[in-house]
Amino acid sequence: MGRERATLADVARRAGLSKTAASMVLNGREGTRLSAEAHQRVFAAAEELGYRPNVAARSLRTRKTATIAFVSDIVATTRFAGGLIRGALDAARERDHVLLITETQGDATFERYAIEAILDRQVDGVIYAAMATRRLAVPPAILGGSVVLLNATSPEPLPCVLPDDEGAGAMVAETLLAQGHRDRIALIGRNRQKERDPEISLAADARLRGIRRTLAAAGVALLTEGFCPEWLPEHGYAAMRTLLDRPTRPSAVICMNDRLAFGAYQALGEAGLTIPDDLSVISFDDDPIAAWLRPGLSTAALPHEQMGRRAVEVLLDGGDGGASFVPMPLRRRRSVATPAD
Amino acid sequence: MGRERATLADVARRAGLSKTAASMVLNGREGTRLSAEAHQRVFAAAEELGYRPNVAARSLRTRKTATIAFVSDIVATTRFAGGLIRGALDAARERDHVLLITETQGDATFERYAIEAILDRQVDGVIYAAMATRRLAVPPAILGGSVVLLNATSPEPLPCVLPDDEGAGAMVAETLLAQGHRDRIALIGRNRQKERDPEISLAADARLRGIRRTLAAAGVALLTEGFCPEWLPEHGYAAMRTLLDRPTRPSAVICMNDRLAFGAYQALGEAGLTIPDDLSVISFDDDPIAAWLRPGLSTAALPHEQMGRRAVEVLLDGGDGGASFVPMPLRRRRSVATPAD
DNA sequence: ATGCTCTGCTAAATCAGTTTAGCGACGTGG
DNA sequence: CCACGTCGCTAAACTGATTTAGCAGAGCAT
Repeated sequence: MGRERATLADVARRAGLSKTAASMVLNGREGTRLSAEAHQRVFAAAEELGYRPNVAARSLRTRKTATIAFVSDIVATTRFAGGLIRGALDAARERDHVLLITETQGDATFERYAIEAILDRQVDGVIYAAMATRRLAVPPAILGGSVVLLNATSPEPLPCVLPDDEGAGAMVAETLLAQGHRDRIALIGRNRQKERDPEISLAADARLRGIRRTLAAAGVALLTEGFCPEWLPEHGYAAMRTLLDRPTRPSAVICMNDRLAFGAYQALGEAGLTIPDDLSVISFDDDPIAAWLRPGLSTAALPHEQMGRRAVEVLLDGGDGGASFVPMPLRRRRSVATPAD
Repeated sequence: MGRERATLADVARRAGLSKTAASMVLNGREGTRLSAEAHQRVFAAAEELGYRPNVAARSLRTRKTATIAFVSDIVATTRFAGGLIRGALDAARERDHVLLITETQGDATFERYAIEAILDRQVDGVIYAAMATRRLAVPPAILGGSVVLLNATSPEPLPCVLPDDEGAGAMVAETLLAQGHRDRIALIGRNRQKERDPEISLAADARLRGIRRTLAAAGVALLTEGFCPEWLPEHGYAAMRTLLDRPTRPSAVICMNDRLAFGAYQALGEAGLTIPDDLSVISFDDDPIAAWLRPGLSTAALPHEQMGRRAVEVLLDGGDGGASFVPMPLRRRRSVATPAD
């Protein structure tokens, strides 16, 4: 690849200076007493030869590789991962860094492999990402360097980047209140396991807290809460059907994520009910399907790209060491309206 | 990170041998005349010190980095990318390699940046991937090394990995024929641009060819073909509505991808028609929604993971230099049945 | 005893940078 | 005239591996 790359020695020779001089000029070292003319000559030579430093040689000496490891449990394969990676990629590029991606798949052997690969390559930092917002254990081996948790927290006091799920819950509830919904707001997607075990999910509890806090402040209580074993369409479908069997039909339904909402749409469609005229639906995530549904689903978007970006910023520019919450913007579409009656 | 890593010199010292000896033993060099005892001592020392070679130092000398660059136009951010990356990641791990990910976003400046980052790091090979199966131009700068195109072809004679869209088209058509559909098979998703310009899509034309060839062989012609400006749900919805306005209602509809099929489902739902009793639907891609739809959508799956894997295999193990077509397996769900009348 | 080959191993060069230590020329103040 | 500091620059060490060239000693034939 690139058969005859010019080396620093080539540049120095052409500039009629030593490697030392060339190195210092190209690295923009302060306090060196090289003449303006020497600077000129080095820059010119580098330019003419199309010189680019060899990263391996440099990092051998400096122990810096301009490389960030992006380690995820399984995130790189999910469609949720795209934005995370893209944001990280963008921010990394802006800081002249590059991303090394590995995946542990939640497997100890793979994790060990990933860690070794990372250590062997002396990356400048590690972004440890989780697919679902949750708490996880960071392998001690990488604690020697700088680590930022993405979409995750850990028992260790590491900087982390999280979506502001609680704020999103509040905003979702407020949106319904603002439209005039009050005593007939239902919820789909309660799940004890997710709410209780932070190793499984942090989002469930946070979203719920935001919703409850906001409704309570307005003196409103949830009409009913549907439990779901998972947050998948089929469970949203089932929960919605149960909901419709009750004597009081809700005026609005909050779904804990878009996949549940998709299932709810299916159930409503079968029941011959129209969204948002008969019933408003609002949700979380901004999965691609949210925009594809008819009518479009209003939902609090997981700011994946922002989060990926933030993680790199915290890693490279230094964060305050605490948690960094990224706001979840509400995507207003047509699934929420003022109740008819 | 890993503050005091043992170096080769440490291992050599502990084994009471020279660095040369240690290096040769650890690299399993043939033809060296080092005693069995020397081998033992080196292995033991390396083990005891937890020795791992420094990749930067090694690649400075050998010009090998055990790193593959995964360059994509925009693929890393799409949910289609997940599988591609995952497959590549797995195959790379099996061969003790690691993946460096960059994205060009179709932007010339970003592309230049990506190429430079890659060249600077002396990666062992490049996987150049596209989000949509298409033809693209590979930047000449990387043609010096080994390159494999993933989900793409190029004017240069480079090895490439592609999904077998034509085979998938044939299988889809065969599936309908096998269920007894004949003269009332409709198609949604014709698109002149996609079919004609290989820089936009290779899939459209290939799928169509497969469908036509198979139907023709059975002496069947398509009932009607719906054109769509894009392959998005709204267009599938519109096309399906048009289809239902025609005098003869089709017994089955082939959609060029799952998003169109999703739109078609929506139109059918509104029209009060039941899948598959009133009408069968079959499609391509195996987007996650295909499994979430009610009934589940039968579709020819894009074998992303296999493709990513194959790309690494071709790159590292050497391919035959030609195109490598990965079969698209049919996911049989409930959207296809024998026509009622 | 000499020359030769084979065995088992090592010194030193090399990769391409960064960094430390310091050199010679010049100016200046005492 | 000498000591000292500053300027402008460089030689050489160093990073941690691989690789080339070759050395000392043993065994064997002549």
